[in-house]
Amino acid sequence: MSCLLFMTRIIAHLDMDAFFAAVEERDRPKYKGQPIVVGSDPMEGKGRGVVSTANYKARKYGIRSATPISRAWQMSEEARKKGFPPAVFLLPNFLKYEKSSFEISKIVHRFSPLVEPASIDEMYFDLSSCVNYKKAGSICKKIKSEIKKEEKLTCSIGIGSNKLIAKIASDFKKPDGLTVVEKGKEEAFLENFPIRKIPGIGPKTEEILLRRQIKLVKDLKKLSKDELKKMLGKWGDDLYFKIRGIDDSPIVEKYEIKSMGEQETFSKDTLDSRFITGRMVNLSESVFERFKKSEFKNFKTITITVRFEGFETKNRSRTLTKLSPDLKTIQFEVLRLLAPFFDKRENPKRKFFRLIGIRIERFE
DNA sequence: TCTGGGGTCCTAGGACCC
DNA sequence: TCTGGGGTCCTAGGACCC
Repeated sequence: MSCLLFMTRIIAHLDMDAFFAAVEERDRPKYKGQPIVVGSDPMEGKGRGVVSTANYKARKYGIRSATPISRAWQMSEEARKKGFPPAVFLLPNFLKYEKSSFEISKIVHRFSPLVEPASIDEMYFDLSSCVNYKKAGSICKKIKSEIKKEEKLTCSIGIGSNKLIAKIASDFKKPDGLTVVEKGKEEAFLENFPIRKIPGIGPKTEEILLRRQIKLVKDLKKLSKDELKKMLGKWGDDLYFKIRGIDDSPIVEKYEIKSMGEQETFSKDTLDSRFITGRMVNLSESVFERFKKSEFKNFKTITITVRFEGFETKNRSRTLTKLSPDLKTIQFEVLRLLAPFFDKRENPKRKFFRLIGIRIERFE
């Protein structure tokens, strides 16, 4: 039996600070020190879409990730009227961020054999071989300084006995932070956080819990496992352990793609069926191109999404019996799924379309 | 305020099969 | 005549994450 079983795990979570905005600020010296908002085109306050990342200067105006871009524009205008510099609005450049993300993961790999990319700006890595937290902390300081030196970017790192603690710890001091939660201190660390800090508790679950006067993690701990399970299903079971600082989920270096899709929000809601089907044909082509470049030979299920004005969203899917993934098949199925939305069957009130999308899954 | 685009995972009902 | 039990697949919807 491996001694790994008896070795305590030391896990770190690295989170880049205002990543997209920081990369842009680094690469465009003329914007240095300015409030920067990376997101969709604000179109003088008429744009659709949201903010991807706002740097810390822009956050002072109230602009955050997921703020509607039109609202962000307003906030920037209000600041300008008060004599502050207006925000610089930039479109995201994902290729550039991916490249930087890859360079950062290479740096982390110099110090840890086991790295899990969690998103473009986050990763988990294993530092168990450090044996103690002090050593793990000094390794992370080194990682931070190498990222600063080589990529000219700052990040925040959390260290704990599992992924959950590491993740929450990385968010504890931002930007440019380093937080170590030693073994045995997990429960005390979590207790006074608002429940929303627990990954997996989103707006809906938060609302359910707030209605029962549950605001902090320590309030949530008063519920029994059965009560949590009754309220939240299977996930309640997991949550029972998480809020006690217990999490044994492993670090996974690479996981397979399960689906690929694309969607498009129109700049104006529309009922023009020629336009809509035309866009849908384009989305199908573009998804098919990605599929062709992938390692997969087949997919089984096609799903289309239609979002109407008022944000009402519908999905329709079909699993293919014959596996023949050519563009014609996709487009035929997509249009077959889409067609009913143009008549009274699926759209009795003649609602305008806001968004359409397509996704393929169940690869082989 | 009026809500992107890329994903993952879970639930629940119904069909179908043995 | 008044209807099992278990398993799997398909479909639709929804919560959540970055």
